[in-house]
Amino acid sequence: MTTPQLTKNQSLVFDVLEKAEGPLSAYTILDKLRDHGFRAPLQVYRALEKLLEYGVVHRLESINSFVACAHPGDDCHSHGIVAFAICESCGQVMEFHDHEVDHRLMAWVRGQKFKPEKTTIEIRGLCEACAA
Amino acid sequence: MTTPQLTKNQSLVFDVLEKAEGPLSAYTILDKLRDHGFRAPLQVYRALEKLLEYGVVHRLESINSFVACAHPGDDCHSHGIVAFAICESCGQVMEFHDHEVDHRLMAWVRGQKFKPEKTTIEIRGLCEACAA
DNA sequence: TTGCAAATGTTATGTTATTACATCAATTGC
DNA sequence: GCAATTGATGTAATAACATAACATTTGCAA
Ligand SMILES: [Zn+2]
Ligand SMILES: [Zn+2]
Ligand SMILES: [Zn+2]
Ligand SMILES: [Zn+2]
Repeated sequence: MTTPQLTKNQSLVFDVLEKAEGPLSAYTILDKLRDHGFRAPLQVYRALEKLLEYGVVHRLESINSFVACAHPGDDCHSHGIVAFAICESCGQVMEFHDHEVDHRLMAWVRGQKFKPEKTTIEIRGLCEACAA
Repeated sequence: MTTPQLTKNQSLVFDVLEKAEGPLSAYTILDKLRDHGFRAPLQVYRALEKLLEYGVVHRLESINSFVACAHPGDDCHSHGIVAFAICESCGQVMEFHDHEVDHRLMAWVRGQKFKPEKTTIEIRGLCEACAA
């Protein structure tokens, strides 16, 4: 997926996510953009929809939040399934990829004749600093 | 985790999930139990909390729904990380386990000194029947 | 029987996401 | 130029998901 020029709202939302320490909820993004004229959730959700489509932002299903892709310049769609380790204490997120995991999961679904569209792998726990 | 005797509300919620074709949202469960005296979301959420703790029900993070464990008598906690294939057309869910996937993910987090608590693997797509 | 812990009931509220409709801006074809 | 189309935006209302706070009941054990 090639990323087209972002629109004004898309840029604003993306910038907020890039500068953030960790994942943000849509409503947190909204609050951060009130000064820039954002008034309604839909302004955020519509921008996020496109950013997700372009692959520059990921949605963390288990915490209803969004995070900028940790591999700028790379194409997350091309390096297979993306996995996340999410610290439940400080919110830090690590994004990684493992071809063997992809392969095993895809082999399993192929055996079931299941046609995968979108895969979520999220590990919640404590990062090194917070576990200490 | 050994499963204690279920309370009245826990039994009602569990029965609804067991008899269901696929995953149900908390509010869908609530509606199905109005005839049995359920009036408020908390009655469902509190029962679900215990059922999840006992490992007899799973939460599907990507669709905000709950499903009875597909391996009755087995202990999902003992056979490692649970994965789900969820049909976005008919709602059918397949639950499976893959030790190699567990192993790779746990090896990765160990390398980061990340302490995992709960892992989610959910593959959305189309089941064989719906993909045809 | 008294005290405690767990479960339940009830109301209100907080959080996340979408529907519906109007308006605006850029592009295209004539 | 100018209508027609398309994509983006603005706004209000509502739907869907989840929890806080507090009162009451139940089962059980000291
Ligand atoms: Zn990425
Ligand atoms: Zn941390
Ligand atoms: Zn299970
Ligand atoms: Zn299906």
